[in-house]
Amino acid sequence: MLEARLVQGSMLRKVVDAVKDLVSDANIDVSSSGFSLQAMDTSHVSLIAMHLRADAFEHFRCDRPMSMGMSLANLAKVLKCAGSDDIVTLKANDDGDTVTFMFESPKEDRVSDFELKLMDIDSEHLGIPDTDYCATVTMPAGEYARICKDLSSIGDTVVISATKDGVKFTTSGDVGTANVTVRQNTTADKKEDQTIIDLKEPVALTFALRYLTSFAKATPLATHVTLSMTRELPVMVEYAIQDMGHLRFYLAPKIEDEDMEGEDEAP
Amino acid sequence: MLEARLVQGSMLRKVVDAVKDLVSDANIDVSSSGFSLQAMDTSHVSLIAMHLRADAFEHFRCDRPMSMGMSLANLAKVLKCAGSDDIVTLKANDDGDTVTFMFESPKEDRVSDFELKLMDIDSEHLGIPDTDYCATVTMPAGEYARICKDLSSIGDTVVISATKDGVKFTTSGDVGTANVTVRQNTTADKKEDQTIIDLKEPVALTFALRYLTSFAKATPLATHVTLSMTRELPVMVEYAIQDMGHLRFYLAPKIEDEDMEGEDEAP
DNA sequence: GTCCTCTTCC
DNA sequence: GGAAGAGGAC
Repeated sequence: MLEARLVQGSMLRKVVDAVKDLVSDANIDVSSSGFSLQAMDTSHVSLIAMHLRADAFEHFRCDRPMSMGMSLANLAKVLKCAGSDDIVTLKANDDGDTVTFMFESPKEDRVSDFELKLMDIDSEHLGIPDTDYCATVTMPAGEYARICKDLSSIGDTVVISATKDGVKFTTSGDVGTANVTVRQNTTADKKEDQTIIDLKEPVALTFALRYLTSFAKATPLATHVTLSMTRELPVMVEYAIQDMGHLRFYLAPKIEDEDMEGEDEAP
Repeated sequence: MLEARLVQGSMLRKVVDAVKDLVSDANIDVSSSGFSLQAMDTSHVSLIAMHLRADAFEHFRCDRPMSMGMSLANLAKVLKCAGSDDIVTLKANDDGDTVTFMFESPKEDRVSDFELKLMDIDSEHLGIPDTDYCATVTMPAGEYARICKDLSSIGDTVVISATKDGVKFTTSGDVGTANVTVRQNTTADKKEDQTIIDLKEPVALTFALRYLTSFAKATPLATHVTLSMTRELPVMVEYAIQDMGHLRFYLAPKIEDEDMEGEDEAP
């Protein structure tokens, strides 16, 4: 038996919107600790890991762990039917093959419920090793999204290099080359404008821009994004969901030796 | 050696956006007097002449005249990467085959640079004769753009006739006919709303609306547009760029005798 | 693929 | 509050 009530229901919609272009079907796992989703994207290049803590919910009850396989496109359709201020309640039976979403308008004058069919999905539960990252950059999510979008109009890949002074994004293509440097800034008036760089050692990694721009769909979820990098290991792009959990993306860097347009290594 | 720093960097973007649909590639000429661009549109019907004075720049240095051939589509891509408040600096070496654009955010916490490849373009440097125009109409740029857009949904050509009382725009098509008359108004409270007609003798000329609507992409550059006309000569459509220079378009009138759908004479 | 709406940024 | 870009619908 699962029952979870979330006042800030629009959160769910943003999470699903951020992920549905990368993964078409996924298992959403529920346990007493909350909701989580872990999946490779459809082209098996990047990895998505989402967690919403049980305590983020107004009411949360999950008698025993369950895994609910869903079409994320369908899930997105259902969540789109919720008003932006609606309170969302999820319900599922332990052995059912459906999950029910209930939407209540804040004024309580409208209640809708949607029953979504579940499906069996082979889950490849990849353990994500806890890494000690060499460089962690926290910057305004919107600014980061803008940079990814701008650079993707110039080139296909980006080199992200973190030094103590700042983080530099570099790309090149037919048009020419482009560099964007964002300086560390821990003293901005508004906390939203701050950029913080936590560096053990400088690192420079190359990534496919199309995945980074896709990850950036999560921008509405958070004011800041955190890029955590270590040489030759996947970058972790994290959007912290205010007091609730996180949405993390992992993408392996392109290794310079094998860049014969052979494209896209899995993490 | 070229180095030019422009605080109001968004200006450049507006100029390029206004022109890029008419000319795909163009030479941008730089000399100690500033930047200029002169080109026929792709279909060789209209002529574009832009000038930005050296004194419009915060810092301007151009050791010897140079001509930089660019894809305006690529230039537009690069300029789109500038924030709307960014300070723009251009740099080029005398014999280089690239030009570098540097964008600095006002708070100086983000710096980007874009290197754009230059190309060889045959320039047909047409002298534009200084004409004594019979009629000069200065009117709000937005109002003029609206008229062009509205009329182009009715017909393909417009007759612009200037008399001492006002300027009349006439078109007709399958739908019917349309006339828009704008009266001289030199006493409007706001200077932006004024329309001034300077007339030596009345004149009425016929133009292809598709070019006029295309020219009107320059509207964001200026509060007013000036139409200068003389019988049987090209109209000059001028957007004065505040304290900086101008963007002028020239379009030959359709001559009534030969209007057997023979379309589009060059100026 | 195009149009229209919605959101976001100015 | 308006315009431009992104996303959704037909």
